[in-house]
Amino acid sequence: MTKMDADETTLTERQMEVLKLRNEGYSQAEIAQKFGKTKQNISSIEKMAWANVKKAGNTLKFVKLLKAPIWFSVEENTDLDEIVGRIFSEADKAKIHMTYDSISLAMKIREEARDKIKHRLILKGFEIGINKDGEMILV
Amino acid sequence: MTKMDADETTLTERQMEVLKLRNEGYSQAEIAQKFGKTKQNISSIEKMAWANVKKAGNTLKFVKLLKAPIWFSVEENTDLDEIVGRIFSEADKAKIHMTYDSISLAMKIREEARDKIKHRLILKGFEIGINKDGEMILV
DNA sequence: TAAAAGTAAAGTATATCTGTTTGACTTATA
DNA sequence: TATAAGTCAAACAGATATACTTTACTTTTA
Repeated sequence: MTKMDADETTLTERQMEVLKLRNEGYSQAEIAQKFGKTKQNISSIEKMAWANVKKAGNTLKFVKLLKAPIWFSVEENTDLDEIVGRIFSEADKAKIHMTYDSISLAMKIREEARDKIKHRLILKGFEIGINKDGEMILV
Repeated sequence: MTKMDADETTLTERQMEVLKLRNEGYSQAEIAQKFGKTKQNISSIEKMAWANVKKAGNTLKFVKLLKAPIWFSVEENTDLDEIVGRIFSEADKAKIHMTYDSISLAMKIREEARDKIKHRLILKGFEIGINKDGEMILV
């Protein structure tokens, strides 16, 4: 139940509060009434909040990208095993030691690209980066 | 090599630039000279940048936490299998269907708590949340 | 299809953040 | 142990973000 303070995040107190109440099922109008504000105001705060969440995700991606010297695209209809093979060979070429075995890698890919994979087949292309530290980044 | 624009992240153009150059091996003083600024300035920008990165991470955690009705602590010296068992039983109790099998869960825990686990043993306690959607959150 | 719920856009006062300097201090490194 | 590299703190102008309103429009749902 670890609390999160607004000043430790990229959200404001208000934004966190609105997200919380929305999550509990309140309508924007209800929250507005509770605070004595207009519903449009709550709508706008909620929108800003999600925009900030998206930016936060991109920030973390940027930091990971920073350290990724290897980068390649995965096309549609590729098989998962093929990707894993490619990762190891690319890492090898660059003398990077992957910190995952092939099973973990396959799992990680499936997990992070859930919406783009069905069974072991890629439905929608994406990009993969490899860190100096042998970490994989999926974008 | 996907570029990331400053306005899509919680970092400013300057902050991203400094992080990039630092990553390429430049000293703060060198970057300062390049921009015609003081080294303290670069130090401060770098510091702000990392603070923002940290906040971005907390923001994502907050969002995950939002949807986690189940929450429990993992004590030192617990075995990994014990944790996995606990997760399934807690999820069961709350009638949540976990979207991972026990092997994937164990791997995910090991991966996300790398610094707190050795072999299959917990060295440093942490907390685990479970989503409505059967996702696991580690804090 | 009518009511409820939510979004868009434009404007604005105020709050917060950013980049910047200077001076003093700490930490690493050859 | 000198020198280079980096950090801390206080101060401040300017830029950006936030919460808010109003009017008008769209989407969802019973």
